[in-house]
Amino acid sequence: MLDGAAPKRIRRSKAEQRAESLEQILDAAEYLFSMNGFYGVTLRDVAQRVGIHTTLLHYYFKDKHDLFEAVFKRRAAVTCERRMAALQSYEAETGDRPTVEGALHAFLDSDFDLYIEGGEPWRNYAAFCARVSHSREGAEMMMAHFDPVVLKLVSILRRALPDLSEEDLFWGYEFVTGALMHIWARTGRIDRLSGGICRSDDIAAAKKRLAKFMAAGFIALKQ
Amino acid sequence: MLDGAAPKRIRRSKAEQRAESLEQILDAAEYLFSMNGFYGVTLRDVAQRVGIHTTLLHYYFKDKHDLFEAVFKRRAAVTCERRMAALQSYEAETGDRPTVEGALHAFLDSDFDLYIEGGEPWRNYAAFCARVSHSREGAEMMMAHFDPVVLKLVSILRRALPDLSEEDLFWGYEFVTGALMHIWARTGRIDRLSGGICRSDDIAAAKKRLAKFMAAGFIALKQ
DNA sequence: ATTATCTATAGATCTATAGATAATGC
DNA sequence: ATTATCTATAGATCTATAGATAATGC
Repeated sequence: MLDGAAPKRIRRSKAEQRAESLEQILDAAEYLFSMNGFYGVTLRDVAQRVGIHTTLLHYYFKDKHDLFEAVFKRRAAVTCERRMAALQSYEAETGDRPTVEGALHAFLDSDFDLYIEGGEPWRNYAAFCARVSHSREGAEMMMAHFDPVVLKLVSILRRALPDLSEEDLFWGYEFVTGALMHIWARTGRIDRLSGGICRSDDIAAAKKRLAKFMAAGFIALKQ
Repeated sequence: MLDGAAPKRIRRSKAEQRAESLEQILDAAEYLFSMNGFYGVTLRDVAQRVGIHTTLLHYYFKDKHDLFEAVFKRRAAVTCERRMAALQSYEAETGDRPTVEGALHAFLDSDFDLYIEGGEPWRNYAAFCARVSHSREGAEMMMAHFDPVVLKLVSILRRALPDLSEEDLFWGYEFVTGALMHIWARTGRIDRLSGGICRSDDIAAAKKRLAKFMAAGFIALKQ
């Protein structure tokens, strides 16, 4: 090396080092948990993916569950706030005259955009949520964090469809989340079924259709 | 005991004994896998639930994966045949004039009825399928077994909606399965969200709404 | 001095196999 | 005689902890 001043290892502050290690660990855990679930991932798997020793995970996290929760929480607040903001600004715009499709767009598109623009990590997070949404542990976590936003959506839908029964309203939302989680999971099923015409990875294609599709469903329940 | 002829232990033929043990094992594994997934269940868990020794599982099954697959396969053929029969008889009835809602009813209701009438075991199987549908191992298994029936449904939908693009058709089906898997998972989320108005266990309530809801969605994509 | 990372290791648990025992089958 | 079930155990792996070493912080 001619440039004698350049150190082989960049000197980082401890805070930077800590932050970087934490992020690498969470990224690795997020990816692995999204693929294999809580029990399908060992701490060794995570450590190996990062290139550190397993014991370092215990330095940063109390135990495996603590790591799992940290993966969930890291991005949960971000998506919740984005969604809530989108719903509130939609409410402010439309006042007493919201539409079903408009409300669903506000709810869904802020998230879709995040996963389209946010790259791999955010898509892994989506898959992580989809994976754990069908498990007891995961369902609990998601309910605790996402319920306020969902109830906000439901309240707007209620105003858009004053004649719809409460049962229809909640079942309709159940269908929406189901479809959404399935999209997030990106199982590759649609690729094979459609013979390559559609791709699980094509989140834009899902975004283009979901709100319209579901809005019509809600309206049909009224009849 | 006055009835001296009654043996304390009922004498069973080996074939009966084998069949009974197998069924008990599969029931237990089905339930546990549906709750915690492949990696979240140990062979010891299964054995304890049945009240046998772990090693007996190796007598009946090659290994853990073999047991997992056996759980899936035991009921897969039954649901596939029922669904296929329902779709074929719907096709025979309606000929060239199928409707979206009619096709969806044929596809969905035969299954819903099975889960309503079949009791615990069948509902556990539904939850098992939902749970594994978001995992790689599970998605593979399900594709291999269920694709023919799904493609049959798609072919009827195609005739009901000749103007709909292939992309819309497959994405619409993706939304249907997503919602269906979510219902099967019975996470208890809708109970909490709705404050008890709706129940995850109320499959009849889902049956009542799903086909109508989804049919309207497909039709809306056309516009 | 404090914080980040690694070494060594305990204790538990998990899958799987080999071989013994207890039932049914003729 | 054959099949179902249990006992004993090997070998691997997993989570978690204690304590050593190597960096950064003043």
